Amino acid sequence: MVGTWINKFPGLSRLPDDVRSELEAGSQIVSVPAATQVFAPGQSADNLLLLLDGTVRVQQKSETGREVFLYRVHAGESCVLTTACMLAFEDYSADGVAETDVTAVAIPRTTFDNLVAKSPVFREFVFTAYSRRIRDLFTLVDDIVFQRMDVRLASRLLELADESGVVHATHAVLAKELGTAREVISRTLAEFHRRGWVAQSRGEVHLIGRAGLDRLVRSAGAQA
Amino acid sequence: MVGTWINKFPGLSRLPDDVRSELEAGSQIVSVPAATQVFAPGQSADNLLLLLDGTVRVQQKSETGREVFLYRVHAGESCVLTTACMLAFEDYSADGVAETDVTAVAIPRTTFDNLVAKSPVFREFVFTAYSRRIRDLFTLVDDIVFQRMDVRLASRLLELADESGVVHATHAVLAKELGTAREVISRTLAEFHRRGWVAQSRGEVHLIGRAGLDRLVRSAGAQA
DNA sequence: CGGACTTTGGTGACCAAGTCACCAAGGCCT
DNA sequence: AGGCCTTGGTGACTTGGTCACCAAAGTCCG
Repeated sequence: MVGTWINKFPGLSRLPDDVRSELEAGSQIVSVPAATQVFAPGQSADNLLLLLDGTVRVQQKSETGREVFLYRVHAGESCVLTTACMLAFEDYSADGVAETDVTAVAIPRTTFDNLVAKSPVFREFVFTAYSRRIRDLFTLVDDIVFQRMDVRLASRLLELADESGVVHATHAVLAKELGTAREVISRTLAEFHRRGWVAQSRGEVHLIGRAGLDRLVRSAGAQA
Repeated sequence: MVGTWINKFPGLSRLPDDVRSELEAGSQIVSVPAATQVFAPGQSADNLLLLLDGTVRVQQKSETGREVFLYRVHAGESCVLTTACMLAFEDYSADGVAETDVTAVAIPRTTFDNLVAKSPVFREFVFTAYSRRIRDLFTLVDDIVFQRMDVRLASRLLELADESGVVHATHAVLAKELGTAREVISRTLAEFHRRGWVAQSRGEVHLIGRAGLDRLVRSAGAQA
């Protein structure tokens, strides 16, 4: 059924009917396979993506050639920061890569601009998304500056684990996620292993003592 | 003359006359003394500030009680990230402090929302400002993760120096700027002194060998 | 003026994390 | 089986952050 995707976004449910139809008519559903570059620096973004399925990793390619992971966009969220550059007619400085097969709604610049002008509800949706992302960025900075690596790793492992408590990622990938070196991940995981919190096999980490990881994360968060 | 402030903002010069007058009528010029808290977490911002004079430091108070410097808003720029929270009716998670006496144009939420709806030029102005800030944040993350402290300090000293090459800041202040510890600043400055790049006196750093600092910064930036 | 207090800066010891230079084991391909 | 690439492990070293101090300079007041 056309347009049911709107219901995946609570912020959009209050859109009046005419705006809904305009949004549906002026956008289209796209699918991209895993590992596709969704947007890249030097290539001006011209669609706002609302993710229906899959995840997109957004990272900054630094001048020094290395990459920093910035944030991850999940189903039900939008790559909204690109819209700033979109409407400002500037290139985005970060790049986005589909981590899984992704389906998304692509809203082209004109439709987006139109809706922002016309609909207060849409504006609120957009600015709420902004607000979340910006907050995430602030938290990221905070984490990087003040949080110990073991805490950050523990917390990331808990986030990335699938239903059966397995994280499918090599040490190198985890290192990129956290903006650190592979060796640091190896050593920290070795320590976690020593404490009986994880078991390792090639390319995956099994969380066998979530309680320990949880405790580590909470003890650090509670220094408030 | 009323409204000449608009000319301080190139992005607004193309505003049609009716929007200009609405902007002038719906906003007001405010002055706040140095060290005033301009906005704070837990207190919803309800004005967009466009700085006419002075600077505002924006920082994140972390859960751990410490502060990270995020960015500085200069005359001719706007505290635009607060608007996201403003329009999303969420609290801002960072706080802003006037570093000097500040005069600014305060645009209340309703006027702002109105103009965003009505004027494409205003929208472009706002989103361009967003885009710059977001880029700055990305660069900040990148710097923190990959750049050496000596390079970051050198670059910050060059930025903060007044016309006669003096930086008025204590080691503790510089440490907060860069999210590091005072001791690290002391040691690094001692090293700079040893190399004949700076001279120190209580509360100030004199740049006496800018060339050296410049070289350090450029050599690191050029690792591309 | 002199003494107490505060702010600023300096230091050494120690720990956490990033870097460098390797090596070894596992998996993959032909 | 042999070669190659990916993944993970390790030790030595450097950088940066933390802790516990102390000393010098400035400030406030009696």
